[in-house]
Amino acid sequence: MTELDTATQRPDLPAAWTPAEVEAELYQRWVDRRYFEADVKSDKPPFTIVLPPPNVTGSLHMGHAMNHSVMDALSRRRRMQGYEVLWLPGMDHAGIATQNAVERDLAKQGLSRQDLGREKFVERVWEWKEEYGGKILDQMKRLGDGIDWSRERFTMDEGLSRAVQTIFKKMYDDGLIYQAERIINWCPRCQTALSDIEVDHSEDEGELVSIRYGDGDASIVVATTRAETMLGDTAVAVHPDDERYQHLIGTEVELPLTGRRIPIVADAHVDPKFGTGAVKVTPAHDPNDFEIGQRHGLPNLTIMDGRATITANGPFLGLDRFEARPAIVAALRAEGRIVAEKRPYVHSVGHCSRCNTVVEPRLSLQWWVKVETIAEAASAAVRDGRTKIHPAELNKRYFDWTDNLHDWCISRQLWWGHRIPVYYGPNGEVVCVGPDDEVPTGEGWRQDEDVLDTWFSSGLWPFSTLGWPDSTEDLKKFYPTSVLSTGYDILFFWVVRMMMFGLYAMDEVQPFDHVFLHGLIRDQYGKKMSKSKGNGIDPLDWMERYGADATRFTLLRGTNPGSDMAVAEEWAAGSRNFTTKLWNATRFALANGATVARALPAREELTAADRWILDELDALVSTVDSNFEAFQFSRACEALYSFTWDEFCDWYLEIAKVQIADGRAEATQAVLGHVLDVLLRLLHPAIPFITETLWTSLTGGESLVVADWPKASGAERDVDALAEIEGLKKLATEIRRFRSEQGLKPGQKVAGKVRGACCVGLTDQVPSVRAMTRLTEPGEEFTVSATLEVGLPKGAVKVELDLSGTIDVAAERKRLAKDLAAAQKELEGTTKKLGNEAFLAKAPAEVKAKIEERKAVAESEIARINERLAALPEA
RNA sequence: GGGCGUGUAGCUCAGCGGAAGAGCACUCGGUUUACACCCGAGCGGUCGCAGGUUCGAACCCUGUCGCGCCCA
Repeated sequence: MTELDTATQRPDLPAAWTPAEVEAELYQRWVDRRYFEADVKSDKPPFTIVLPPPNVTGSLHMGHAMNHSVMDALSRRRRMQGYEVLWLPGMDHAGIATQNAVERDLAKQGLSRQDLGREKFVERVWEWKEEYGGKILDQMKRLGDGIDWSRERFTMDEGLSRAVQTIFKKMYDDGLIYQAERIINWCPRCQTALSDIEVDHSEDEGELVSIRYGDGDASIVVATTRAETMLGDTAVAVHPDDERYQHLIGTEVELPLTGRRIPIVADAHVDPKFGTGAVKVTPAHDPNDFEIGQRHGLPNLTIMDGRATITANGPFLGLDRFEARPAIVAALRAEGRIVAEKRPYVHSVGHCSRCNTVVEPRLSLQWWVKVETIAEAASAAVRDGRTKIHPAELNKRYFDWTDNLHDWCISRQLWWGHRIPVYYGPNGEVVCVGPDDEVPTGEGWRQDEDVLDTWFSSGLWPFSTLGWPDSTEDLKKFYPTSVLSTGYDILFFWVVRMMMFGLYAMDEVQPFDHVFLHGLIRDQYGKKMSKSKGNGIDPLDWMERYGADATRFTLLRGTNPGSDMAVAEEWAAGSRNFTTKLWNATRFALANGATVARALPAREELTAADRWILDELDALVSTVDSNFEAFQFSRACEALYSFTWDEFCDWYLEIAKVQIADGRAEATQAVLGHVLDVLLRLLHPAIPFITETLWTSLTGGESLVVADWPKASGAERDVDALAEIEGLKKLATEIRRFRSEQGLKPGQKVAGKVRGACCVGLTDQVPSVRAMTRLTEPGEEFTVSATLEVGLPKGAVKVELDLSGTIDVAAERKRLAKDLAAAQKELEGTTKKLGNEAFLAKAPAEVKAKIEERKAVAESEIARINERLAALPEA
């Protein structure tokens, strides 16, 4: 240890890596040094990621942890490559979710939002946000996110509110935002309209009731799962070609319980094969019926209010929809009008995605975004490659959406959100107000009561956060953003909206160049993680016990475009083991003088092992780099893992021990230092904390965060060195196998001779092989009691051992028999192939040569093994 | 009903035309001068099934069964 190069090395690494104790400190140091703050004045090329803003009510779950690991790895690599990296953080005000959370709080005090009134309630939400909101931001720091905290935004902050108002006004003026009375999804609990994507469908048990309208020849039977809506029927519809009902089309029937007479209309959209082929038409309470009503000029009769209480005059007035349903069925039954009842009847029912209440289709006046043109633009940007989706297989789903998008209902009957900037005057005036316009005041003027869908403001995120509508330096430098990373489950919720708004607001410049869509996290049996199943794993728990690095590595290791990943405790433990391995290996190398202070010796001065590990490293750089470029994080991590553990630790470090002891210390220490230097750089985007600690210790450098990303040399690999090390591996493994099967303890030293290494070019590797297999120099009294032969491409190496006694003949026979069987199988396969004339005629020459070589090797192996078997004494 | 994807070792997955792989689990042996969060050795698969294309198929095609997701 006297050779330590104290100039660069700081041998102060503790014996064990204790992530939970040191990661926070490392993170703070990065933040203090302002590494993550983007410089808008920089000449470097920009690399921008906007963080998908988590809900202000949210906390970090595995899905976030995965997505953040991806974004952090991407941006750390780009930073090392010399880009000016901006990763911009922020949060979403999450309209319904946040309002519900605060309302729940109020309810505990026996209060409702109406008790407070609008202004006070909104104040209360802001207070709530200050106190409880944004927990997730601290959790992101824990994970190591290299994010620019100086640019944090909130969808309701002043600048973003200005962006919302600006685009609303622009779209209103362009005729892309309008008001219309239509059937919308209504949540009777949240008391608001919902867009299609805020409705979750599930297969629920309900009832299917068939009701006879009218009597005798003029009667017609309709079936419904929502009998209570019959109070609002204004027609019965049949298919125009339906033979059964030709005589009824154009006539009227009496609607039971009401005495109203309603027409029977013919409409091509009725499916004659479903049920009786006749449907009741309730235009005010069903989207399809609404359209039928429009086509036939039927009246829209509303029979329920916003709380889903019956408002139709009569015996059911004031009943809740679920009370009214059985009551109405009972009343119909009493009149003998129920023809059939199926119960339970399983059918698809929509639920509010926020509170799970059954959604009620409701006719109401709402604000809409006309999507046709902007959806076309969103589609075009992907079709012409301005934005690339990874994996490309999801393009089709994207197009399915952009090509079939319905107009988007953007008004919500909530208090928490961006209020619609439209004012109504006393004489029927309607004025849309931009951010710099004067708000009309005076007698009789009032603002629209509704707020905008949360996705309206988050759809502006890629440019509103950079200062739009102002033409800011940030916007010029960092738009369009480079990558949007998110789960494929919100491709449509959010990505499509950002595309539409971004292209519209930014003169057809796409909001992002690449969209990376990762999969969902599942449990170890491939089941979706969910609260109800109780199979969720808290990433904070992993970070506490295994470290942020191990958590990140686990998630990145399973992340490929579009594919889900299963995780379990064992995976995280395995990643922790990996970090421990890296820690111990680096400490060991440092203790043996690994250094970057000396230049790498010229290639011809290096051993085959040195050249081999440097070639492997070079290949690793290429592999990691290209996989990062293609968002193939799993492959990049696998390559890093197997290089670190299987090649560097298991083989090169063992060889290095021998080289250092044999007087090649200087060169070996330089190689060790170089390999670790490059390896730690490559690992840094995935596991920033431990690599930072090890690398600064190894190199004395300032920080890996701002270190250079390695480049592959592109040099051809040294095939001779590779062959030598492969020979070394085979030789060592075969000797170990022999020892193991002979029952020798792993640590037991055995005198032995290695013969014939020179003939196969392995002379230089013999000392390492001897050390790895615990062979000692033969002494005076060396007697060969066991011999094994290791078949190598260029010939066999013979190893003679003095086991101080007889060998286990049975075990040896078994070992040889196994090898023989394998060789025979190989001979059989290759012989058959080479006997096939079609193969000989059509297969390429290099394939044939390969098979011929394999056959030759198999033949010599068989001969060799048979000889050995014959030479063994009888059992 | 339409679309997409997927079935490979006990589990989770990689490989996607020329010798069946990894991690975990399992078995055996280990106080090896980095590491038991470790080391060494080993066990384990007719690559869902049936046809076809090909000199050659886990890989391409067709059909079939199972599972998952998205949209109706």
